[in-house]
This record gives sequence, structure tokens and C-alpha cells, in this order.
Amino acid sequence: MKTKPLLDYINNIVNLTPEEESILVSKLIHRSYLKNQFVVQQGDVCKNSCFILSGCTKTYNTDKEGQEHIVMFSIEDWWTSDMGSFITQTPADYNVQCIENTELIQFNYDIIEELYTEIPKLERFFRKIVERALVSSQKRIIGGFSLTAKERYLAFKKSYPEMEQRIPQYMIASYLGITKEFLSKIKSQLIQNQ
Amino acid sequence: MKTKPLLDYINNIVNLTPEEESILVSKLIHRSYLKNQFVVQQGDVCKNSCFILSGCTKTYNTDKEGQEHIVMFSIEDWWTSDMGSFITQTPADYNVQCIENTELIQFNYDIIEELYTEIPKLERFFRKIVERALVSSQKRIIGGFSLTAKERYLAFKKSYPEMEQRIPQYMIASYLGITKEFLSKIKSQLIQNQ
DNA sequence: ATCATTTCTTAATCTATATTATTTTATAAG
DNA sequence: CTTATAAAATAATATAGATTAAGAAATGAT
Repeated sequence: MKTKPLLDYINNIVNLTPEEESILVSKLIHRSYLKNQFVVQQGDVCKNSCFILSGCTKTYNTDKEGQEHIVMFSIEDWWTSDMGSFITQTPADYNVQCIENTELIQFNYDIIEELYTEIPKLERFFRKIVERALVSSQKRIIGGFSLTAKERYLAFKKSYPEMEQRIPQYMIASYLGITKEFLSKIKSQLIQNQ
Repeated sequence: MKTKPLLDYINNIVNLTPEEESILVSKLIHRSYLKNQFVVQQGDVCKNSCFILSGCTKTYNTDKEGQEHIVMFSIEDWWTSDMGSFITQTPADYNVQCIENTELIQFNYDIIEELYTEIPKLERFFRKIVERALVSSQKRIIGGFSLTAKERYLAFKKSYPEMEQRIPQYMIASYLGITKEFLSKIKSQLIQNQ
């Protein structure tokens, strides 16, 4: 199992001893998914929080009208799961689906609890991870209210230039909360006014 | 200092021993604010995370056009701060202002770090608090995209019936991401169609 | 290569919500 | 009780973004 990206990521926040690293690694599960496979399905209880080694996922909710609303994309060195379902162990509101072939490392719910006991530092690690996620989530709320669709698109491009390349536009439109047609219009406007 | 609501709140998540409780209490600061006073001001570094004993605050961002965008209201037994500024100790994007006379307990940034060492359980406690905050923040993102203004208003009323009473409508409109005029229209529509 | 499917673009029409302006109601102060 | 001020309601007009439909590109499977 390729663990270096994960260990680097963790050691950047808290310092694990070699023993701690090996305890941790022994409890993790590596998993490969093909494009279009689901990591989590709406309605199931989300058992894992996942660290992505390669590939890309989208996290979205399907509403009563059957419309997809994408909340986030995750790529290498990011986390993915339905956090709400995971922490409360209740049915997920979101689907996590691979939009590329994806390799990831699973942190199982029960195993994380064990790990907190054996490696108390991880409590701090996950606190910090979740804090960061909260901050970016709050930024998205403000963005959704205070920016126009064009501004949101430009902000997305600026924040995640790699994603702009590899993710289909209709999914980016869903992430931005607009239709694909309107995103197309925005892009052609931007090309003209330049 | 009135500490019972806070200790009850914490003990509901992790169990503190009497000694831990007294260490904790010795490091906290009680503070009273009058209506309209600021707990945090945009541009300042947010030094405290606060637990509200009584009163009500709004957390909002003022954009370049001078428009207020409210991200959250906080009442008794809730937390308030600019989380982004607090965890990174950089200038705040948000104002936290009292919309009623408010009493709260401050957790100072440096002191929380000490507390994590002395009472490791608090690491877990805050992790769980932040996890919950993240979940509700993600729910708001989805709500903002997948619900109409009327649906968002009804959801707000249902989730926070106490707030609907004590918060002026133009602030609720700002929270919902609509103008006060449009909220007024929605309300009159709801009265007619019933 | 060819055909089918998925993705993207363009354009016309439509709708939810914004904006502006005015009036009414509630709250507070003298 | 009266006046000043803040908040809420109403109404007319304007606009960002949705919807529908049709065609063009790109991608993928046979």
C-alpha cells in the first residue's frame, strides 16, 4: 500500500513516531475504484473517511426532482466522505462517486475510534482537518450569497486550476449552482470581453 | 461566573472530572456586551471562541458594496466566533455583533492550547463540536442551491422557531440570501395560501 | 472507421428574485 | 402624547439565471 502521501500529510500537522506510523498503517485499508463507481451512496451509512491517493471524486445530493447538486470535488491529498453520515452513523444525504479511476485509503469508523485511544495525537490531527474543512465550507456559503455566477466561476478557476482541466463543465456548473447552459454563456462572455 | 450551562454542555460530550472542571473554569473569562456591540470586527484577529450564556449574536460579512451577508445567528448554548480567523490567527472576514444584550464565556486562543495539554479530553470535545458545525454548514450549502427562497424560509422557521421570534426580518432575509422586500412578499403569499 | 453517446454551444423565451420608490406600521425618545 | 426613527409592507420595473430546443464537438465502443 502506498502510504507516503498520507503520512507526509499527517506529519505536516502532528508528528507521528515510527511506531505510531506503523500502528496507523496496519489499520488502514487500500481501495481502488473505477470511474463511475460509488464510494458512498445516498441512503447508506458512510462507514469510512477516505484519503485520496489518485483520481477524483464528486460529492453530490440528488433532490426530489432528481437534480444533482455537487457540494465538493476531491482529488489527490484530499479527504472525501459524507461527513454528516460518518460522524453520526446515520444514512448518507450524499453520494460520493468517482469521476476518474480512483485509489484511496479508508479510515473505518470503528477503527478510527481505536486509533484515537492508541494514538491520541490523531484526535488533534482530525480536529485540525475538520476545522479547515469548516472554514472552507463557510467561505462557500458567503460566496454563494455575495457573488454572482460569473464571480463564483472565476473564484473556482483561481482556487482549483487543476480541477477546471479535468472535470466536465456540466459538473462544474452543478458545483457553482447554475445550469450548464449558463456556464457556457459565462465562458463565451469572458472570452469576448478580453 | 455562571458556568453550569457550559459544563453541562461539555459533559454531554466528554466527561470531565471535578478537577478538570475547576482547571477549565479557572481559565475562562466572562464577558457582557450590550446590544449592537461587537464581539469580533472584520479585519481584527479573532482571539476568542465564545460560548453564549444569554442573548443573541449575528455573524456577517460586509462586502465591497457595503452589503451585509449574515452567515449565522447564535443564541444560548451556542458557540460564536470567526472560526477561520480564530484557527489561523489571521484577520477576520466576519463581524460578530450582538443583536441583544449578551453574556458569554470566552475561550482564549492561547489558553485553549494550554487546556488541550492539561485536559486532553478537550481535544476530542472540540473535534466533535467542529464536526457538527461542519455538517450544518454543508447542509446550508445544499439548501442554498437546491431550495427556493420560500423553501429556505420555511426550513429556517422550522429549524429555529425561537430565532424567528426574536430576530428582525431584514436580518433573516440577509441570512436567507434574499432582500427584505422579497421576504415580505413570501410571507404575505404564505398567509394568503393558507 | 463508424455509429452512439456524452458533452458543449447558441439562441429564444420565461421566471424567481433584485431594485427602487412610496407608504404603513412599530419602536423609542423627549 | 407627540414626534423622530427604525422596520415592514406594497407595488412597478428590471435582471440574473432557468428552461427548452436544436445543433455541433468530442469521446468511446464496436
